[in-house]
Amino acid sequence: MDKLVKKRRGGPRTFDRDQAIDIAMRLFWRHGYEGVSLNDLTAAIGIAPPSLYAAFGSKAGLYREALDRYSGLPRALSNLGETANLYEAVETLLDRAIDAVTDPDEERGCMISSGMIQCGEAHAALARELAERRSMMRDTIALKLEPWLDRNHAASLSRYLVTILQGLSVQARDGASREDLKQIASEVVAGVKARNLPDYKRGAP
Amino acid sequence: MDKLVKKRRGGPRTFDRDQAIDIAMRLFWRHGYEGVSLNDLTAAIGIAPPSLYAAFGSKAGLYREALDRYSGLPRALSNLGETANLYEAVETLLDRAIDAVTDPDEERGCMISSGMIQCGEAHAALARELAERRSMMRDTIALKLEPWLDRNHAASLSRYLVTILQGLSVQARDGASREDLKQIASEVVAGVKARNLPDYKRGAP
DNA sequence: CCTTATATTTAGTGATCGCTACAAACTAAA
DNA sequence: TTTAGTTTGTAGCGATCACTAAATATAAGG
Repeated sequence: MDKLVKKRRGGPRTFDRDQAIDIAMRLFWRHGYEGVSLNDLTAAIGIAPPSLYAAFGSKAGLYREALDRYSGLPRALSNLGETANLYEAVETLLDRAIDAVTDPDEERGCMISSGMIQCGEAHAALARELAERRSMMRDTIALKLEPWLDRNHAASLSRYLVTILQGLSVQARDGASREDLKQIASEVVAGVKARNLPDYKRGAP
Repeated sequence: MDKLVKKRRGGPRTFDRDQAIDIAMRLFWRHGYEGVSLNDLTAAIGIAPPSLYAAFGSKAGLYREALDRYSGLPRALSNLGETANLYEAVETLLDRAIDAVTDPDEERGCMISSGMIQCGEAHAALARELAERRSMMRDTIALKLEPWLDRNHAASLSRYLVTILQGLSVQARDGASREDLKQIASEVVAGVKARNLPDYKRGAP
């Protein structure tokens, strides 16, 4: 009884930094920045606080690295350039987004779209960084649309589409099924199709 | 010096309960549930913690009353029954929502749409209540659409519209201007109009 | 006047927050 | 083998968290 396991206390790093970021990412993704405590993080990763601080500097530092990791995931905004026309691009964007926010093997919703929407005064700067990342999402989408639309139309449609994406993330977190979200996407695509938007590279079908 | 102001310590209630809810509502609206501490609340209202607990039971209790107060505000979902057709209904809904989430005299965004999207495990039950309120928003919108659409189409379109509303709230919190949001709304309305939805009460124009 | 009831303040409670000083324990270089 | 340099766990920092026991002050009822 009470045979204490002697834990090692020195030498080279014993925990996997990448794996630690992955664990932190999923915690922050699900519970938000304020919803995860340092105790949650160290317990889930399996290290003591000083190890975390040596590796990441602060809770906010780890959060930023988790965001970067999340952004690098193969999700909605990657591989959209292969579509044949505007409607396919929109459809593909939404389909991938829906698959992403309802992936049964991952947390629901989007860490960027639904991250730090509200937070205490003390973390206002961090919240602004999140808003900046959302703004970059919009720019990325606009760029994907420019093969088929002039700059103004692309900007306008991309603002509309990120709004959809942010709403889809909320819906997913609230428990909407993949089919529910596909129905929303079909509403969007039907609207875009019906409008017959000016398409200066290929004529709209 | 140090002539302490003697504060009254008994007798009938001295603070305005309604006004306290108003103050709490704005704090929660801006910073979220986890972003507001009891110290923030008591300091802003101007009372000591026991007074708050006597009046509202708990932080969560005050939050719920703040949500009820918010829901009673004359915002997006009221007075939509006066429109002449489906497109006007959608247009009015979006216009009111945009006015609401960008009101310069109030906090930005929607307290329901953007409330408790992420939170710690400890407040999961409260978060579920918020999700339930968002679900009720969808039902309310569906009801407003049923004069012009059959039940299935109304359900589908309302799900699409709450998604837009939730996205608009994020956009507003991120600093989007009223004109930015009007542009999004025009994308939505253009799509709905162009689709010529089955309208079994009045023919689509 | 005195009693009762209630609302208030002070002054905390134990728990947890993000974070860190420190020394033990390890490797690698001298 | 010694030394230098890291990384680790322990232990605990001061601050803040949501919340409350107890005492005090007021108003209403008799």
